[in-house]
Amino acid sequence: MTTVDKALSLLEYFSDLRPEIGLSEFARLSGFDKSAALRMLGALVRAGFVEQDAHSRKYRLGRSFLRFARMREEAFPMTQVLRPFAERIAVQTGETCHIGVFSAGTLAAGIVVLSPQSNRVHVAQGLNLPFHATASGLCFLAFSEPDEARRLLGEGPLERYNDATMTDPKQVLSECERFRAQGFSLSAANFDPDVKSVAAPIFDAEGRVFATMALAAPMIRTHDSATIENGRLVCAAAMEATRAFAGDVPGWYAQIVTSLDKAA
Amino acid sequence: MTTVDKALSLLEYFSDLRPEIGLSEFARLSGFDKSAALRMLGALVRAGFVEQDAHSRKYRLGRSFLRFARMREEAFPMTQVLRPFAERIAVQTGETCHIGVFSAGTLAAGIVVLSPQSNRVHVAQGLNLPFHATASGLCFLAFSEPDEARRLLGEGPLERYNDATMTDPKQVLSECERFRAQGFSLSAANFDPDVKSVAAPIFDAEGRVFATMALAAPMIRTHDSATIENGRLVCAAAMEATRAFAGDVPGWYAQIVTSLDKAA
DNA sequence: GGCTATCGGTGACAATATCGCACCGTCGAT
DNA sequence: ATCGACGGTGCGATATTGTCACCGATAGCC
Repeated sequence: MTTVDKALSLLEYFSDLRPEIGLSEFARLSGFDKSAALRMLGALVRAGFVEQDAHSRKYRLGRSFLRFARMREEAFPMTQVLRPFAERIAVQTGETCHIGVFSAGTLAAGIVVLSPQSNRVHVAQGLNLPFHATASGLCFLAFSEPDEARRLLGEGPLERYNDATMTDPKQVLSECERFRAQGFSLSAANFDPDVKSVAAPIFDAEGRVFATMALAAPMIRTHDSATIENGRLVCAAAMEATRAFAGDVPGWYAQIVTSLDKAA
Repeated sequence: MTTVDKALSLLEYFSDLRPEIGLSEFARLSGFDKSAALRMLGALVRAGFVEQDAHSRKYRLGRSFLRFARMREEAFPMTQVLRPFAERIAVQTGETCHIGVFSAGTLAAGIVVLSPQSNRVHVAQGLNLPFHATASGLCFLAFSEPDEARRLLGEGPLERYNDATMTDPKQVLSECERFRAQGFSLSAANFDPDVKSVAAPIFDAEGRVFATMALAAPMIRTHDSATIENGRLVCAAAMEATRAFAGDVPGWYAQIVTSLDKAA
């Protein structure tokens, strides 16, 4: 772990729930010494990645992110390219569709298109999507390299959100095998009770999953047949999205999707 | 200069014109050794701040910026708060209004509202605004601490964009004194010929300039009286924007603006 | 007031990660 | 086939970092 890794890891302690962090708090959270944390924060401040409130002396995310995020989207319009596919699916099915984007070890809702219906599933932009308890997360694991999946899950036990949450990594991985064979993942009440979701992988230019397209519906109006149909739709849309993004759909995956289409 | 500073400085070599950079190119641009650059890039990759194209092996900005930019705006909705003020001025005057945001030593167009007219000044989102040759830049210098301004300008000679560009830092700083007393900056053809601009400062909670609101119009339809009027409008709007952003307008600046209003 | 705990931040030295160089295999142009 | 430039590796000298003691300020408490 280089110094740069450590410094950048400090940023991961920011979240919607904890938008400002003091020096000692950083030291406690990260386990680094205050003096080391201060030096790293100094560098982050100079680069505009964090800024310090002159009054409270706490640190918050800086303005540079806006600049770089814009440049990234300009050079690599990921969000712009993927969004229309999510929109289409949301309209077609009448349910909430979101795209989970993986970065630095976490999966978060990067694109969200809410259902037009009044009784709908709400997903907040930027919401963290736990690997073991959401259709998106399970899908990501299912289509990652097996050892990468194990690494992301860790030792366990995994955090429990309700009765249906799987907390044993082994169980999660075996479920994932099923999802991988099936082409999409399923999740019923693993994270949010009363919500049933399906998710399909979006691949990058090297044929690796980097995002997932998920459809989340109130359980009450999602019978098994609808779930299967939703799975098929999400697979097809995710595959199109991959191609629009100049991603590489692995041959074996394309086959699964076409066989799903035939069955329908 | 810590290692973290060096690593983060690598990111500054990305731009709209140079969205992908190879390892050797980084080494050349930054003056660091290839091996050092590689190590730093490794850390940046692990944190998701850059990603490497598996085919060309070049590096580009990573997905983490999207995540953090969203979090920053969520916790600190700067863009959302400031935009309406730019929109109002653009509609009122019929000219293009942009807000330059300072971060990590550079001023860039963070918010752009184009004029509704067909003959209008175009400002690209993210455009770099040189300190010595744009109304925004001059305004930023004028309202910064004098030694900060000197530091930002450097030794000179400054880059020349056309005949009207000031290339001597001393000349620039003396102009800035005038602007500081006047409440807003002026620029005619310093960057783009045929464009005349005015800009006013937006202050943060500590009373320091961190952004500028600028109005840019085709020179042909901007007579001196209109310029003065534009200056007055931009000052008023920038002051309102500062307050909406929970910024602190220095007393002496508020006085200047009110005396401008009386004169009108 | 005076006591205590915690805060943000500083300074210095031993420990360690970084710098810079030489070097490797690969690729594409000539 | 040769050359140069590329991305990347390994290693000793050296500069940066981790660690700890300490500072003044602030807030809560009695």
